Amino acid sequence: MTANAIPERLPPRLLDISTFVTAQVGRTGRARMGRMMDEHGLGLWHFAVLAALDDSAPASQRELGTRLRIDPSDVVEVVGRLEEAGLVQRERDTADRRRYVVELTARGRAELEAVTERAARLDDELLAPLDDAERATLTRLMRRVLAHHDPRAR
Amino acid sequence: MTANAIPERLPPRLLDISTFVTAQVGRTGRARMGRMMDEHGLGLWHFAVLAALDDSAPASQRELGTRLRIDPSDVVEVVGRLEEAGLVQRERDTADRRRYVVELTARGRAELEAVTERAARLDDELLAPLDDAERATLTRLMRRVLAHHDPRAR
DNA sequence: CCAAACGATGGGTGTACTCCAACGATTGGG
DNA sequence: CCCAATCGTTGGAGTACACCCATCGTTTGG
Repeated sequence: MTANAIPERLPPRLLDISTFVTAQVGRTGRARMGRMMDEHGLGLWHFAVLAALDDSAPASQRELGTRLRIDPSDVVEVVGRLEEAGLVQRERDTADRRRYVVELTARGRAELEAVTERAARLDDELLAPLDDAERATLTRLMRRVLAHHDPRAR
Repeated sequence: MTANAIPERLPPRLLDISTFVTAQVGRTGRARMGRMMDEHGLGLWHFAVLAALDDSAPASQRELGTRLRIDPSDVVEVVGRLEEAGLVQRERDTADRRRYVVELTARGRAELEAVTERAARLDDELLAPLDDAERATLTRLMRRVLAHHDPRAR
Protein backbone atom coordinates (compact mmCIF):
# COMPACT_ATOMS: atom_id res chain seq x y z
CA MET A 1 0.00 0.00 0.00
CA THR A 2 3.01 2.21 0.17
CA ALA A 3 3.31 2.20 -3.62
CA ASN A 4 2.45 5.64 -4.87
CA ALA A 5 -0.51 5.42 -7.24
CA ILE A 6 0.31 8.81 -8.70
CA PRO A 7 2.14 8.60 -12.00
CA GLU A 8 5.29 10.68 -12.07
CA ARG A 9 4.13 12.41 -15.16
CA LEU A 10 3.73 16.03 -16.04
CA PRO A 11 0.24 17.18 -16.96
CA PRO A 12 -0.42 16.77 -20.70
CA ARG A 13 -1.81 20.24 -20.79
CA LEU A 14 1.58 21.65 -19.90
CA LEU A 15 3.43 19.39 -22.29
CA ASP A 16 1.23 20.65 -25.09
CA ILE A 17 2.52 24.16 -24.56
CA SER A 18 5.70 24.73 -26.53
CA THR A 19 6.58 27.67 -24.35
CA PHE A 20 6.57 25.44 -21.30
CA VAL A 21 8.63 22.71 -22.91
CA THR A 22 11.13 25.20 -24.30
CA ALA A 23 11.42 26.99 -21.00
CA GLN A 24 12.10 23.72 -19.22
CA VAL A 25 14.77 22.69 -21.66
CA GLY A 26 16.28 26.16 -21.51
CA ARG A 27 16.34 25.99 -17.75
CA THR A 28 18.22 22.71 -17.58
CA GLY A 29 20.59 23.84 -20.30
CA ARG A 30 21.29 27.07 -18.53
CA ALA A 31 21.87 25.23 -15.26
CA ARG A 32 24.38 22.90 -16.91
CA MET A 33 26.20 25.80 -18.46
CA GLY A 34 26.28 27.52 -15.12
CA ARG A 35 27.78 24.50 -13.41
CA MET A 36 30.37 24.19 -16.14
CA MET A 37 31.35 27.83 -15.81
CA ASP A 38 31.59 27.43 -12.06
CA GLU A 39 34.42 24.97 -12.60
CA HIS A 40 36.21 27.73 -14.45
CA GLY A 41 35.56 30.09 -11.58
CA LEU A 42 33.30 32.21 -13.72
CA GLY A 43 29.61 32.90 -14.22
CA LEU A 44 27.51 32.94 -17.36
CA TRP A 45 27.90 36.66 -17.74
CA HIS A 46 31.65 36.35 -17.86
CA PHE A 47 31.35 34.00 -20.78
CA ALA A 48 29.10 36.43 -22.59
CA VAL A 49 31.47 39.30 -21.99
CA LEU A 50 34.49 37.34 -23.17
CA ALA A 51 32.60 36.35 -26.29
CA ALA A 52 31.54 39.91 -26.94
CA LEU A 53 35.10 41.14 -26.57
CA ASP A 54 36.35 38.47 -28.90
CA ASP A 55 34.09 39.01 -31.84
CA SER A 56 34.25 42.77 -31.95
CA ALA A 57 37.09 45.09 -31.16
CA PRO A 58 37.91 46.30 -27.64
CA ALA A 59 34.99 48.14 -26.17
CA SER A 60 34.10 50.34 -23.27
CA GLN A 61 32.21 48.87 -20.39
CA ARG A 62 29.11 50.82 -21.30
CA GLU A 63 29.13 49.40 -24.79
CA LEU A 64 29.45 45.91 -23.41
CA GLY A 65 26.52 46.56 -21.16
CA THR A 66 24.16 47.86 -23.80
CA ARG A 67 25.12 45.07 -26.14
CA LEU A 68 24.51 42.27 -23.72
CA ARG A 69 21.68 44.05 -21.89
CA ILE A 70 23.54 44.02 -18.65
CA ASP A 71 23.12 46.94 -16.33
CA PRO A 72 26.23 49.14 -16.22
CA SER A 73 26.32 48.56 -12.48
CA ASP A 74 26.70 44.85 -13.02
CA VAL A 75 29.25 45.18 -15.80
CA VAL A 76 31.65 46.62 -13.27
CA GLU A 77 31.71 43.46 -11.22
CA VAL A 78 31.95 41.16 -14.22
CA VAL A 79 34.81 43.03 -15.87
CA GLY A 80 36.44 43.42 -12.49
CA ARG A 81 36.57 39.71 -11.90
CA LEU A 82 37.77 39.07 -15.41
CA GLU A 83 40.58 41.52 -14.85
CA GLU A 84 41.51 39.94 -11.52
CA ALA A 85 41.69 36.60 -13.30
CA GLY A 86 43.97 38.16 -15.91
CA LEU A 87 41.55 37.41 -18.73
CA VAL A 88 40.98 40.99 -19.78
CA GLN A 89 42.96 44.16 -19.70
CA ARG A 90 41.44 47.46 -18.65
CA GLU A 91 43.04 50.72 -19.57
CA ARG A 92 41.89 54.29 -19.67
CA ASP A 93 41.08 55.55 -23.13
CA THR A 94 43.72 58.17 -23.93
CA ALA A 95 41.26 60.12 -26.04
CA ASP A 96 38.47 60.09 -23.49
CA ARG A 97 39.78 59.44 -20.05
CA ARG A 98 36.31 58.74 -18.65
CA ARG A 99 36.03 55.45 -20.44
CA TYR A 100 37.90 52.24 -20.11
CA VAL A 101 39.11 50.24 -23.05
CA VAL A 102 38.52 46.62 -22.23
CA GLU A 103 40.53 44.10 -24.16
CA LEU A 104 41.06 40.36 -24.18
CA THR A 105 44.43 39.13 -22.99
CA ALA A 106 46.12 36.05 -24.40
CA ARG A 107 44.98 34.08 -21.39
CA GLY A 108 41.49 35.45 -21.85
CA ARG A 109 41.41 34.29 -25.43
CA ALA A 110 42.64 30.85 -24.43
CA GLU A 111 40.05 30.62 -21.66
CA LEU A 112 37.32 31.67 -24.05
CA GLU A 113 38.45 28.99 -26.44
CA ALA A 114 38.33 26.35 -23.72
CA VAL A 115 34.93 27.43 -22.47
CA THR A 116 33.52 27.51 -25.97
CA GLU A 117 34.71 23.98 -26.52
CA ARG A 118 33.10 22.77 -23.33
CA ALA A 119 29.90 24.62 -24.20
CA ALA A 120 29.75 22.80 -27.51
CA ARG A 121 30.04 19.50 -25.69
CA LEU A 122 27.25 20.52 -23.30
CA ASP A 123 25.18 21.34 -26.34
CA ASP A 124 25.70 17.80 -27.55
CA GLU A 125 24.57 16.46 -24.22
CA LEU A 126 21.51 18.66 -24.17
CA LEU A 127 20.45 17.51 -27.63
CA ALA A 128 21.63 13.96 -27.08
CA PRO A 129 18.40 12.26 -28.18
CA LEU A 130 18.51 13.95 -31.58
CA ASP A 131 20.63 12.92 -34.54
CA ASP A 132 22.78 15.41 -36.41
CA ALA A 133 20.13 16.42 -38.90
CA GLU A 134 17.57 16.95 -36.18
CA ARG A 135 19.98 19.02 -34.12
CA ALA A 136 20.67 21.22 -37.09
CA THR A 137 16.97 21.64 -37.71
CA LEU A 138 16.23 22.47 -34.10
CA THR A 139 19.05 24.96 -33.87
CA ARG A 140 18.05 26.66 -37.11
CA LEU A 141 14.41 26.99 -36.08
CA MET A 142 15.27 28.21 -32.61
CA ARG A 143 17.57 30.86 -33.99
CA ARG A 144 14.84 32.13 -36.26
CA VAL A 145 12.49 32.29 -33.31
CA LEU A 146 15.02 34.15 -31.20
CA ALA A 147 15.81 36.55 -34.02
CA HIS A 148 12.13 37.36 -34.26
CA HIS A 149 11.99 38.46 -30.65
CA ASP A 150 15.46 39.87 -30.25
CA PRO A 151 16.87 41.97 -33.08
CA ARG A 152 20.35 41.51 -31.66
CA ALA A 153 20.27 37.88 -32.74
CA ARG A 154 20.42 38.60 -36.44
CA MET B 1 30.24 61.24 -33.63
CA THR B 2 27.39 60.43 -31.29
CA ALA B 3 26.41 57.51 -33.50
CA ASN B 4 27.29 54.35 -31.68
CA ALA B 5 29.75 52.38 -33.74
CA ILE B 6 28.93 49.22 -31.81
CA PRO B 7 26.57 46.94 -33.67
CA GLU B 8 23.60 45.90 -31.57
CA ARG B 9 24.38 42.31 -32.25
CA LEU B 10 24.93 39.38 -29.98
CA PRO B 11 28.33 37.68 -30.22
CA PRO B 12 28.28 34.92 -32.87
CA ARG B 13 29.94 32.61 -30.41
CA LEU B 14 26.89 32.76 -28.19
CA LEU B 15 24.45 32.37 -31.06
CA ASP B 16 26.25 29.19 -32.08
CA ILE B 17 25.37 27.61 -28.78
CA SER B 18 21.96 25.96 -28.92
CA THR B 19 21.74 25.99 -25.17
CA PHE B 20 22.08 29.75 -25.17
CA VAL B 21 19.53 30.30 -27.90
CA THR B 22 17.06 27.91 -26.33
CA ALA B 23 17.49 29.45 -22.92
CA GLN B 24 16.85 32.91 -24.35
CA VAL B 25 13.71 31.83 -26.13
CA GLY B 26 12.57 30.00 -23.03
CA ARG B 27 13.15 33.10 -20.97
CA THR B 28 11.05 35.37 -23.13
CA GLY B 29 8.35 32.72 -23.42
CA ARG B 30 8.25 32.25 -19.70
CA ALA B 31 8.11 36.00 -19.16
CA ARG B 32 5.15 36.31 -21.52
CA MET B 33 3.35 33.48 -19.81
CA GLY B 34 4.01 35.10 -16.46
CA ARG B 35 2.58 38.42 -17.61
CA MET B 36 -0.47 36.66 -18.99
CA MET B 37 -1.03 34.81 -15.74
CA ASP B 38 -0.65 38.04 -13.84
CA GLU B 39 -3.73 39.35 -15.60
CA HIS B 40 -5.55 36.37 -14.19
CA GLY B 41 -4.22 37.15 -10.74
CA LEU B 42 -2.17 33.97 -10.71
CA GLY B 43 1.41 32.83 -11.08
CA LEU B 44 2.90 30.15 -13.26
CA TRP B 45 2.80 27.61 -10.48
CA HIS B 46 -0.94 28.04 -10.14
CA PHE B 47 -1.37 27.15 -13.77
CA ALA B 48 0.71 24.03 -13.31
CA VAL B 49 -1.29 22.96 -10.29
CA LEU B 50 -4.61 23.53 -12.04
CA ALA B 51 -3.37 21.50 -15.00
CA ALA B 52 -2.17 18.71 -12.75
CA LEU B 53 -5.51 18.58 -10.98
CA ASP B 54 -7.37 18.52 -14.25
CA ASP B 55 -5.60 15.68 -15.95
CA SER B 56 -5.48 13.28 -13.03
CA ALA B 57 -7.95 12.76 -10.23
CA PRO B 58 -8.03 14.88 -7.09
CA ALA B 59 -4.78 14.61 -5.26
CA SER B 60 -3.22 15.44 -1.94
CA GLN B 61 -0.97 18.42 -1.70
CA ARG B 62 2.02 16.21 -1.22
CA GLU B 63 1.29 14.35 -4.43
CA LEU B 64 0.96 17.63 -6.27
CA GLY B 65 4.30 18.70 -4.90
CA THR B 66 6.23 15.61 -5.87
CA ARG B 67 4.64 15.58 -9.29
CA LEU B 68 5.48 19.16 -10.15
CA ARG B 69 8.71 19.20 -8.15
CA ILE B 70 7.47 21.95 -5.93
CA ASP B 71 8.53 21.84 -2.32
CA PRO B 72 5.68 20.79 -0.04
CA SER B 73 6.16 24.01 1.87
CA ASP B 74 5.47 26.01 -1.25
CA VAL B 75 2.48 23.95 -2.34
CA VAL B 76 0.60 25.23 0.67
CA GLU B 77 0.74 28.82 -0.53
CA VAL B 78 -0.19 27.95 -4.11
CA VAL B 79 -3.16 25.81 -3.17
CA GLY B 80 -4.14 28.36 -0.57
CA ARG B 81 -4.42 31.13 -3.12
CA LEU B 82 -6.28 28.90 -5.52
CA GLU B 83 -8.77 28.10 -2.79
CA GLU B 84 -9.20 31.76 -1.90
CA ALA B 85 -9.97 32.43 -5.54
CA GLY B 86 -12.53 29.66 -5.50
CA LEU B 87 -10.73 27.66 -8.17
CA VAL B 88 -10.05 24.58 -6.08
CA GLN B 89 -11.75 22.90 -3.20
CA ARG B 90 -9.82 21.54 -0.27
CA GLU B 91 -11.36 18.94 2.00
CA ARG B 92 -10.02 16.49 4.48
CA ASP B 93 -9.74 12.98 3.18
CA THR B 94 -12.33 10.95 5.05
CA ALA B 95 -10.16 7.85 4.86
CA ASP B 96 -6.98 9.55 6.01
CA ARG B 97 -7.77 12.75 7.76
CA ARG B 98 -4.17 13.90 7.67
CA ARG B 99 -4.33 14.64 4.02
CA TYR B 100 -6.30 17.09 2.01
CA VAL B 101 -8.14 16.18 -1.12
CA VAL B 102 -7.64 19.00 -3.54
CA GLU B 103 -10.14 19.20 -6.32
CA LEU B 104 -10.99 21.54 -9.16
CA THR B 105 -14.19 23.53 -8.83
CA ALA B 106 -16.37 24.43 -11.79
CA ARG B 107 -14.85 27.91 -11.76
CA GLY B 108 -11.42 26.38 -11.56
CA ARG B 109 -12.07 24.24 -14.59
CA ALA B 110 -13.37 27.23 -16.51
CA GLU B 111 -10.37 29.31 -15.49
CA LEU B 112 -8.02 26.54 -16.55
CA GLU B 113 -9.79 26.37 -19.89
CA ALA B 114 -9.41 30.11 -20.38
CA VAL B 115 -5.76 30.14 -19.38
CA THR B 116 -4.98 27.17 -21.60
CA GLU B 117 -6.56 28.98 -24.52
CA ARG B 118 -4.51 32.09 -23.89
CA ALA B 119 -1.38 29.99 -23.47
CA ALA B 120 -1.97 28.45 -26.88
CA ARG B 121 -2.21 31.92 -28.37
CA LEU B 122 1.01 32.94 -26.67
CA ASP B 123 2.61 29.84 -28.14
CA ASP B 124 1.57 31.05 -31.56
CA GLU B 125 3.14 34.41 -30.89
CA LEU B 126 6.34 32.84 -29.65
CA LEU B 127 6.68 30.69 -32.76
CA ALA B 128 5.32 33.38 -35.04
CA PRO B 129 8.16 33.25 -37.60
CA LEU B 130 7.58 29.54 -38.22
CA ASP B 131 4.92 27.97 -40.40
CA ASP B 132 2.69 25.18 -39.13
CA ALA B 133 4.96 22.36 -40.24
CA GLU B 134 7.99 23.99 -38.67
CA ARG B 135 6.17 24.59 -35.43
CA ALA B 136 5.16 20.95 -35.28
CA THR B 137 8.73 19.88 -35.94
CA LEU B 138 10.16 22.17 -33.32
CA THR B 139 7.64 21.13 -30.71
CA ARG B 140 8.21 17.46 -31.39
CA LEU B 141 11.98 17.76 -31.17
CA MET B 142 11.84 19.85 -28.04
CA ARG B 143 9.56 17.37 -26.34
CA ARG B 144 11.95 14.58 -27.13
CA VAL B 145 14.79 16.60 -25.69
CA LEU B 146 12.82 17.39 -22.55
CA ALA B 147 11.77 13.75 -22.15
CA HIS B 148 15.42 12.77 -22.29
CA HIS B 149 16.26 14.98 -19.34
CA ASP B 150 13.03 14.72 -17.39
CA PRO B 151 11.34 11.31 -17.16
CA ARG B 152 8.13 13.01 -16.10
CA ALA B 153 7.71 14.36 -19.63
CA ARG B 154 7.00 10.99 -21.21
C1' DC C 1 -1.98 2.60 24.13
C1' DC C 2 2.06 4.80 22.85
C1' DA C 3 5.85 5.77 19.82
C1' DA C 4 6.83 6.48 15.05
C1' DA C 5 5.45 8.13 10.58
C1' DC C 6 3.02 11.40 7.71
C1' DG C 7 0.82 15.56 5.90
C1' DA C 8 0.15 20.54 6.32
C1' DT C 9 1.81 24.80 7.81
C1' DG C 10 4.75 28.62 8.92
C1' DG C 11 9.08 30.60 9.00
C1' DG C 12 13.53 31.40 7.57
C1' DT C 13 17.93 31.06 4.40
C1' DG C 14 20.69 31.49 0.33
C1' DT C 15 21.26 32.60 -4.32
C1' DA C 16 20.56 34.71 -8.66
C1' DC C 17 19.03 38.34 -11.51
C1' DT C 18 17.36 43.00 -12.45
C1' DC C 19 17.01 47.56 -11.56
C1' DC C 20 17.73 52.29 -9.58
C1' DA C 21 19.96 56.47 -7.08
C1' DA C 22 23.82 58.91 -6.36
C1' DC C 23 28.66 60.34 -6.76
C1' DG C 24 33.44 61.69 -8.64
C1' DA C 25 35.91 62.30 -12.84
C1' DT C 26 35.78 63.91 -17.39
C1' DT C 27 34.19 65.75 -21.63
C1' DG C 28 32.06 68.87 -25.09
C1' DG C 29 29.06 72.58 -26.37
C1' DG C 30 27.40 77.20 -25.71
C1' DC D 1 34.60 79.43 -18.77
C1' DC D 2 30.66 77.13 -17.15
C1' DC D 3 27.11 73.76 -17.32
C1' DA D 4 24.84 69.74 -18.94
C1' DA D 5 25.84 65.19 -20.27
C1' DT D 6 28.54 60.91 -20.11
C1' DC D 7 31.33 57.08 -17.98
C1' DG D 8 32.58 54.18 -14.41
C1' DT D 9 31.61 53.06 -9.81
C1' DT D 10 29.41 52.06 -5.37
C1' DG D 11 25.66 50.64 -2.73
C1' DG D 12 21.43 48.97 -2.10
C1' DA D 13 16.37 47.60 -3.17
C1' DG D 14 13.30 44.28 -5.08
C1' DT D 15 11.92 40.00 -6.99
C1' DA D 16 11.92 35.16 -7.92
C1' DC D 17 13.24 30.63 -6.92
C1' DA D 18 14.64 26.52 -4.47
C1' DC D 19 15.73 24.83 -0.23
C1' DC D 20 15.55 23.44 4.88
C1' DC D 21 13.62 23.04 9.52
C1' DA D 22 10.38 23.19 13.60
C1' DT D 23 5.81 22.55 14.81
C1' DC D 24 1.26 20.61 15.07
C1' DG D 25 -2.54 17.51 14.26
C1' DT D 26 -3.49 13.00 12.57
C1' DT D 27 -2.84 8.35 11.60
C1' DT D 28 -0.62 3.99 11.83
C1' DG D 29 1.60 -0.15 13.67
C1' DG D 30 3.60 -2.79 17.23
